[in-house]
Amino acid sequence: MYRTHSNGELRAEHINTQVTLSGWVQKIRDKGFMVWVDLRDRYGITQLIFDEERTPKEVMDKASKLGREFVVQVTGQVIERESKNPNMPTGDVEILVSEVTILNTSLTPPFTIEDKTDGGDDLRMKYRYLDIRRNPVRNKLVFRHKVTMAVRNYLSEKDFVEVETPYLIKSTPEGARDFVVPSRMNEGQFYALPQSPQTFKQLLMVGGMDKYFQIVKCFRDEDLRADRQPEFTQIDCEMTFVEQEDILNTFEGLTRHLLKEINDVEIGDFPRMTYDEAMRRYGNDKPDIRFGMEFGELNAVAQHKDFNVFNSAELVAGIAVPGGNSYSRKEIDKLIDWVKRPQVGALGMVYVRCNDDGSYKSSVDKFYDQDDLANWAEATGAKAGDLICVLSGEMNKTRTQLSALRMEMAERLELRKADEFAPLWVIDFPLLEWDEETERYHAMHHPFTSPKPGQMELLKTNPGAVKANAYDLVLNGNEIGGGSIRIHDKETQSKMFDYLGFTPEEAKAQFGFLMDAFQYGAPPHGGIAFGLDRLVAILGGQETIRDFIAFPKNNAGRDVMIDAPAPIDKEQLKELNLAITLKP
RNA sequence: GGUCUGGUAGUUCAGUUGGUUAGAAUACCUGCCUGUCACGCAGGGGGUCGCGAGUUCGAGUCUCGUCCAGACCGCCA
Repeated sequence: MYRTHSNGELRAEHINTQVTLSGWVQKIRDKGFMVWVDLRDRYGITQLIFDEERTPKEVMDKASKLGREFVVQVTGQVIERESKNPNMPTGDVEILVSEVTILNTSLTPPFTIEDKTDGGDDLRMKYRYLDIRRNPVRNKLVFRHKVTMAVRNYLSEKDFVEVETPYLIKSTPEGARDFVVPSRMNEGQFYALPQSPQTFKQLLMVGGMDKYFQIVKCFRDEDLRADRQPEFTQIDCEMTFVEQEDILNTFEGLTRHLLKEINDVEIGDFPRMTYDEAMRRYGNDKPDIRFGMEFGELNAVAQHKDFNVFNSAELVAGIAVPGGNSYSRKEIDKLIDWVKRPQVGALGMVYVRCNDDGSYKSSVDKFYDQDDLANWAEATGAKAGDLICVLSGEMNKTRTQLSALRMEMAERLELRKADEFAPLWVIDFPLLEWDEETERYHAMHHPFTSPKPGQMELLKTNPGAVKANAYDLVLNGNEIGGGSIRIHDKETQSKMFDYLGFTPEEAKAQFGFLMDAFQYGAPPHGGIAFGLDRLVAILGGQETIRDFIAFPKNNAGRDVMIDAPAPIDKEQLKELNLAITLKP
């Protein structure tokens, strides 16, 4: 038997009992006459003691040969510490070791296995198995487990059934790039890994499963971000005989349950906001509503005053940065540089200082008097001591830029508090989105999303104005879930493919199976999918998902530990009947 | 595809205007230490300054290229 107890459970009441413990050597404190060794496992740390006077010499000798991260098994007596350590749960006791077995040795680890490690990200990823020994990383994985268990229990309780769907499916040109897998038995043909189990879950609804969920890996061959991995996990859900309201209520329930169970936060009805409103007030379809700085539209009060930059702009909008009047001229200039960076792309920024005496000082005093600026302050909700930052230009671009500035200022002012949770439903998304590149509309959500009732006609006259039965759940400025009520009849689906530029032949080739299924009594249905990695990270108070994934990929989509992707063997290529020709 | 930041000891970093033998902390090794727990003290080993060119009497430092890492934009139905 390797152990009678874990390294986290021994207390004063165990004193005088004989125990066997196994674990890793965390730290050795060798005073010569006495050697203390911290023994670590997942559950905690227990201090071992080797003492000249009380420990057999051969055991003492073995103790002096131990090194960091050696795996050892010890047997000994639990004794009361002469000097207790109130900072650790096992701090009242220690083990007077009578027997020690080195189960395995270890090289000196390349970084310290401590809560605050000296290792950089790159190194930690390369030696991820060592990183996982550290409390912060292991705790995040345990945290993730807790969340997934809570999800499974809640949904199962509500009659949802977890059904697995295939990973080897068919590539479609719509949406993200597919990861593809060559088929040996079907020469020259490829499977694609699913970007989501979308069509399968719809077919499960046609199959009468009624309520489905799956915690499932999805794959997208797109560039990575701090909150984006090429393989990621979704909580994928679908329900039959539901309207948008039913979905919203069900999954608001799930989210509320998680916030209570995991974070002990009680939240009432989630606020709802239309897409149009979110764009107008925050310039963003996933606004962080934990703080203010809402947009003030200034067209009415800032145009037709000889300031040509504003007069020619589609939108003039500003935000009031709390306490921003304390910024020096130099700091404001740096802020202007910040919005002019290519990542933001503004051409400039107009600012108004709101002085404590109620007067205003702006960068455009030549064109605007105090009354004008007072109107700006009213429109942006600025108070004395604030700084109004104003951007202008084409509507969508200006909104995006001002939103980036709003988020940046919130970060700088530390208004984005990790332990504060503000969920928000964003509803009434547009069905279609204009794509500059291909010069046609494509589905904003996906081509199976149903338009709002009675809007099919509008598709012909003003496609961009058609609203969809689509919704996103936003938490603290992050999209954690999104879904829609689906199309469930063949005719509407065919029309939709037609509007999206599919020929009937293409539609049949790619989604014929779905339209066939719709001819056999497909029920009304809809669903939602949550990004589990992101959800877990946000509940855990972070926006970087990497530490909540046991073995994540780096910025370039590489697994630096196993060194993947990698070329494959000639034999493998031959079996697949493939030849690789790389572009020069 | 693009923008920005970084790459110096096992590790995390400092390194002034281009100038002698490239430093600190930590980790590691040795010795000492009668209650340590971020133990302490003394000593020691450890460097292709990412890589390649160039400028220069002289490059960790300047220039160009390249590789790697991270953040962001594009992209993510």
